[in-house]
Amino acid sequence: MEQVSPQQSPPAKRPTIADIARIVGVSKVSVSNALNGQPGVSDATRAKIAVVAEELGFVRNSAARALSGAKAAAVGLALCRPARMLGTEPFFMELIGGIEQVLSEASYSLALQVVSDHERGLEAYRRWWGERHIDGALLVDLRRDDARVPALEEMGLPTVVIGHPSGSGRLTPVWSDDAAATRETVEYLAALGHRRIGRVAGLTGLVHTALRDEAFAAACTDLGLDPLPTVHTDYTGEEGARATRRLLLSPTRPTAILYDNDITAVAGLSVAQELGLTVPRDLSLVAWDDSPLTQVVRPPLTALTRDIHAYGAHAARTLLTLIAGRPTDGYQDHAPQLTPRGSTAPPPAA
Amino acid sequence: MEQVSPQQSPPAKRPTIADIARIVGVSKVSVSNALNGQPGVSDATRAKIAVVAEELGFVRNSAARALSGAKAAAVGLALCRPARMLGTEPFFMELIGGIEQVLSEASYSLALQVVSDHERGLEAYRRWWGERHIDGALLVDLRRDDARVPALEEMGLPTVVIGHPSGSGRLTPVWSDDAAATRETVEYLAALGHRRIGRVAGLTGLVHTALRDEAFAAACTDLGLDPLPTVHTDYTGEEGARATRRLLLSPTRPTAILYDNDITAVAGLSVAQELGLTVPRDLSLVAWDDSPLTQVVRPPLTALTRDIHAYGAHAARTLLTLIAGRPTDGYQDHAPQLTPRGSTAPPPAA
DNA sequence: GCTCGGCGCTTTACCGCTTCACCGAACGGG
DNA sequence: CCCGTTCGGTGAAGCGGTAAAGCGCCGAGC
Repeated sequence: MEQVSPQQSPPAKRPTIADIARIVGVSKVSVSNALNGQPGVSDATRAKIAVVAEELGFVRNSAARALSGAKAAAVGLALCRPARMLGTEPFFMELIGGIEQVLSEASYSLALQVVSDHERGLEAYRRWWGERHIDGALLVDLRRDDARVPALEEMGLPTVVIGHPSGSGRLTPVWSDDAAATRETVEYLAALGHRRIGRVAGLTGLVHTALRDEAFAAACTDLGLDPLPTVHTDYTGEEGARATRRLLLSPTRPTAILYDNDITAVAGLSVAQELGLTVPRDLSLVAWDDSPLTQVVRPPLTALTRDIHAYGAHAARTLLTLIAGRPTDGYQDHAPQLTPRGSTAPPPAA
Repeated sequence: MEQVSPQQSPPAKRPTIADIARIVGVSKVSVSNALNGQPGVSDATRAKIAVVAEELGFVRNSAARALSGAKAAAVGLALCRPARMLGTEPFFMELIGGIEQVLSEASYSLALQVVSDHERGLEAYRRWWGERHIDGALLVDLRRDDARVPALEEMGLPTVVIGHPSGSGRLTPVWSDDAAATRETVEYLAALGHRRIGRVAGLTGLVHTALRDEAFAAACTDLGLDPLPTVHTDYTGEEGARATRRLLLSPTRPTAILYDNDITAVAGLSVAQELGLTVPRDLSLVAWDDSPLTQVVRPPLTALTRDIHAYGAHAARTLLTLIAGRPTDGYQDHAPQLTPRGSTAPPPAA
C-alpha cells in the first residue's frame, strides 16, 4: 500500500476521569465522586477536580456510565398515531412541551418515536429498555385491554400511564376526570334548554373515548334528554366535518354538539355555516381541549379548557419520582373546565 | 409504615451475550460475532445462537456496544422555541413525523429536546455528542450568523441543517426555495390586480424570514407595486391578529396579505371579518404552509403548500447518508406550490 | 513428511465509569 | 489513653460488549 495515510483526523481522544485523576493526583474514584456530587471528597479536592475537568473540556461518557449500572437519564415515549395526523393535533406538542420542561430541568432527555401501531410502540419500549437507553416510559393513547400494559409491567420498566387508572393496571396513572367534565358540559347545555345533544367522539377503543361515551350517555339519561347516537372519528377535520354533516342532516337534528377535540369542532363549525346554520343561534358547539384555534374562528368556540402543558409536566414529574424509587400513587389533574364563549346559546325556540 | 410493600418488581435482569454463550456452550465472542454477522462462526453455531437469543428475548446493550466504539444509533434535534408555542405550530410535528419515519426504518431513534434558546440548544448537542449519545444532528430555525453552525462544525458532529445553504456554512443543507415561492405568490396576486400587498412575517433573525423578506421586496419592486412595511410576528395567533389589525387600519390598507404561517393567517382572517371585511371580496389572504387548518375555516385559505413530512424525511435520509460516511451535497426539496382556494380574488374596484 | 494457511473457536485485554470493601488519620468522648 | 467514628481517600472488581491475538485441527502443496 503506497497510499498516503488517510486524513481521518485522529479520533480526538477525549479526556477521561483517569486523565483528570492523573493530573490532580487522586484516584479515579475520587474524581467520579467529585463530579457526581457524591460525598467522600474534600471541598478543596472537589474544586481542583472541577477546575481540571473544565479546562480539559471533560464530558462524561454516558455509555460507560450506563454500563456500570447508572441511570440513562432519558425516558421514552412512543406515539402511536399515523405520523401525518400528529401535525394537526396541538394536544401532543403541548403535552411534549410540558414533559420536556420538567425533564430538561432534571437534565433528562426524551426519546421520542412516532410509530404506526401499538405493537411497534411496544417494540420501541422494549428496545430502549433492553439497551438501557431509558430509565422509564410514558404511555399515551391507552386502549381498552391494552396489551402494552401487562407487557410493560412484566418488563419492570417504570412507567407512567397518561390516562385513566381503570386501564393502567399496576402501572402509575396520571389522569384527569373526563367523566366529570362531560357531565358538567351536558348539564350546562341542558340548562340552556337543549334537549337533543349530539356528540362527535374520538377513536373508539381508546379508554378515554369510552369513558366520555359512558359519562355522556349517563348524563343524558339522568337529565332525561333525547338519546342521540355518538359518531366516532379519527380526530381529523375531514371526519369531524363528515360526522357533523351526518348529525345535522339526520331527522333528529341536534341543537348542540359536543366534540372530542378542537380540530373536529372547528371543522364542524364550518359545516354548520355551509349548511346555512348560524352558530350559536341555530346550533351550539362545544370543543374538548382549548387551543389557539378555538379563539381564532368566528364565533370563538366554547371549550373544555385544560392545561395540557401542565398535564405533561405532572406526568413527567411523576415518572421521575417513580424512577427515583420514591413511592407515588399517580396524579389526578384538574378536570377540564368549561369556558363558555360565543358558540353556545339557548336552542332556537321549537 | 404499615403500607403494603410496593409492587416494585425486581429490576428484571436482562439476558446478555454471556447468558447465551453459556447456554449454547460457546464463548461470548462467538455469540457477539454471530449476532453481528461477523465471520468466524459456523453456520450451525450461528443458527443455534440465533435461536437461543430469540427465545431469551435478547437485546444488545447499546451502552456496552458504544463503549467498545460502535454507533449510538440515534440523532439529536434541539428545538429552540418557547415550549408553549410548539403546540400551535403544525409544522414541527409534521417535520418530526417525517424525520421519525425514516429514522425508525433504520432503527435509529430521535433524541428530542425543547429548549428556550439557541445556547441551550447548542449545549444539548454538545452533551449528546460528548456522551456519544448521538451520531448526528439536525439543526432548525437557522439564524443569520448562527453561532451553532461554527460550533457544530468544530465539534465534527455530522449535521444536517434544515434551512438555506447561505447560512449553513460547511454543514450539509436541506432546503426548499422560499424565494421562488414568494415571488410566485406576489406575481399571482399582482396578476389578480392587487397593487398593495401586505406581509405578516415570522421572527426576524431567522434566515428564512430574511430570505422571504428580500424576495418579497424584490418582487414588489420588480412589479412596480406600492411598497408596504412588513410586520414581523412570533408566529402566534395573537401577534398575527395584531399585525393584521395594524395593516388593515393603516392609511395604506393592503388589498392582499401574505402570511408566513397558517396560524397567523387564520387569525388574520378572523380579524378581517371582525372589521367587517368580506374575504376575498374586500381582502385576499395567502397562508404559507398548508395544514388542515387552512381548509377548515371559511373561506378556505389559498396557501403555499409543501410536503413537510417529506421535507423531514429528506433531512433524515441525508443525515443518515452523512453518518454512513457517504458523500452528499444536501438536498433541495421542491419549492412550495401555490394552492389557490377561496381566500384570494381580484381586489375591490378602486 | 513437513510446513503453511485457513477455519472455528477461545483467551485475553481493554472501553470509561461506578460500586464495594477497606484503610489510615484525625477527632472526641469516657 | 484507648477505642469507636467520621472523613477523605484508595484499589480491585466488574458492567456487556468488541478487537486482537492465540490455538488446535485439517487439507493442500512442495
